[in-house]
Amino acid sequence: MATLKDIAKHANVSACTVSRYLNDDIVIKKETEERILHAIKELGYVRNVVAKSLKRKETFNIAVILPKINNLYYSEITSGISQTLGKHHYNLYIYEVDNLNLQEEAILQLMRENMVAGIIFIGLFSDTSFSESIQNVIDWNIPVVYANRCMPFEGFPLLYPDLVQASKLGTEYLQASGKNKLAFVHKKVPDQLLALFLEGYRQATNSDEKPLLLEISDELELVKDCIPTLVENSIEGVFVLNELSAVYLTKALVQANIRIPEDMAVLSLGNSLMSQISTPELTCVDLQNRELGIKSAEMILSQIRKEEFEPVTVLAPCIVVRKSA
Amino acid sequence: MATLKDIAKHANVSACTVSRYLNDDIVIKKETEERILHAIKELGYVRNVVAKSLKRKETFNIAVILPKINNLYYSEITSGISQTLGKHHYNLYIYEVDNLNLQEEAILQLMRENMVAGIIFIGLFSDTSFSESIQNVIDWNIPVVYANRCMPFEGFPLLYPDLVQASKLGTEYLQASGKNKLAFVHKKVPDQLLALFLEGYRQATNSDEKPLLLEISDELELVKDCIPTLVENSIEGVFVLNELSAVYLTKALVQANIRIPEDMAVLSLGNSLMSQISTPELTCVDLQNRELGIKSAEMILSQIRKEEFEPVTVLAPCIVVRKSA
DNA sequence: TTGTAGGCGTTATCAT
DNA sequence: ATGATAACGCCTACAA
Repeated sequence: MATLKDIAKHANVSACTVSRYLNDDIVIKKETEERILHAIKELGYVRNVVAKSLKRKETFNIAVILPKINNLYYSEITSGISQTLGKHHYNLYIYEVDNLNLQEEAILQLMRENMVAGIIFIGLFSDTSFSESIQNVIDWNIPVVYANRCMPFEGFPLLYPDLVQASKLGTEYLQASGKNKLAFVHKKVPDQLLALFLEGYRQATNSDEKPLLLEISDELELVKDCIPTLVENSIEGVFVLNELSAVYLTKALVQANIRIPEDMAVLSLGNSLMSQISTPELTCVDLQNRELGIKSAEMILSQIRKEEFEPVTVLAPCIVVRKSA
Repeated sequence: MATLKDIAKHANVSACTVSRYLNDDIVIKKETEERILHAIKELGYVRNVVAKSLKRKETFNIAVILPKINNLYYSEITSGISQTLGKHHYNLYIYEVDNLNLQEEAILQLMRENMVAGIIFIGLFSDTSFSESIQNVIDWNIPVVYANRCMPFEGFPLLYPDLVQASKLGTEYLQASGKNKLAFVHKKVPDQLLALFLEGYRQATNSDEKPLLLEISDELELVKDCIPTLVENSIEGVFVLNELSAVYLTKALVQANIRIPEDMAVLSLGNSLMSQISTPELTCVDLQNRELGIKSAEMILSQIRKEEFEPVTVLAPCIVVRKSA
């Protein structure tokens, strides 16, 4: 493999000139340029990014740490990240926590060993230890973005969808369709998060009454257990705070001969392919996952370049109307 | 950041000893070991993999090149790869071709620049230029695996599901359920690939008659256009050679008041979450995507270690029975 | 506009 | 069992 030095020798210039020509765009004598270009082609030179990274003490690798990649929710965000990083010639590492069998600490160690240029966390570390972990990363001067989490600002860059707004939009939409008795169906979720949805409901209804709150598991078989409760409470519209659960609930409702949306409207939170292929197709609040990914990557790049950036970015959700509400 | 040298100095040994202690497991004086360990802890040493890579002329990064990651088909394979790589302490790069706006050549250049330890191609380069590209990579001594493609062996490691067997299994299953008049519904696909499915059908039926072949687009709206043809030909069972199309066709059939599986059985090729959330849930031929990923990664690792390995691996599909057939 | 020389942090070779 | 030294390929003062 030809190196910079080989090129330099072949073109009768110093390695330094070649390096500068290739990296910075400096002025160079036309004739020198031609000799360099010719040498590069002739020797089939490919630059060595590893050597460059060592010298510069920085890589062009950004790590995305997420629970699992074979989940549309995460892979859509990841795709957004990939899109932005590609545009700026950064490489993308994926670390699947559920798959990796590593402790937080070990993963972060990996980041340092590999000198990643930045880390994007997606939907992770819900326990208290996590903000400590992130603080570590920051102390090591590794740019971080924490995406997909709704939480108070604790000193590190944050990026999440506006869940209050999502809840408000959803509630308003259901009510505008004449559905006034609402239930919020959700998986086990921190109270803090639930509070955001309730706040959105409050803003939409302008009253102190609350929607029926129903906690469910994500198993298809178990979802149907909540249908009697919905019926007994003469619920007219359900806002399911998880897309897969929405799909399952919809299936169960259809099976129970409950007409959607006439007897009961179903609104899903999240707009992946799942909502589209559900029967009936789900009306949903789109949390803008790809956009979230794009913005996350931009935020990391800003940090790397030491540009100014807004440390908390909140994404505005929007309604996508289909058939279920 | 403390370096090896710092550790060495602090422990009163040479850098070389520390390096050997950390990497190879050599015999070392108990006392020396303690001093090293102590220094590492005290200085908070983290090894620099980039420097190591430069010196060793090898990285621990494996690249996966695929069309897009936000697609369950690819992300399941990727997750399998991730699982295996993680176990062996390799990092995973993702390159989304659809997103990257780069030519084949530019992507491969990227691989060389970054000295990736291996490349896994998934479902790519269907044009003729591709095998040339792969030949390039091989010439550069980069281990390669080409996954998810059914093609003759051309000198590089290959890995794909047994589509003939898939077709045979599917056909047999449908026939065993009393469905004898079958249609194969597929998106635009190379003749060569279609031939495999026909061969599977032949093996299952032991006759020269062919199933009805119906080419469709993947748009929900257009899928229903093929229903009249199915009905006119009094088709009893449909084998859809693409999971998403199967979901859409199923939707359309339900909407057309055709009972599934009584009036028409639907069999899907592929077993992602999509088949599970379809209504009715789709019986399918599982192509073993995660397994494909796991095996791909193993194949790359074998190459890296210069172990013997089987250059062509064919995965056996299996039927997963649900409701649609 | 171009060149010289040193070093990024590690490992390999050869020596002790 | 441990050390000294020289690379790996590149970038960057500083010098010319």
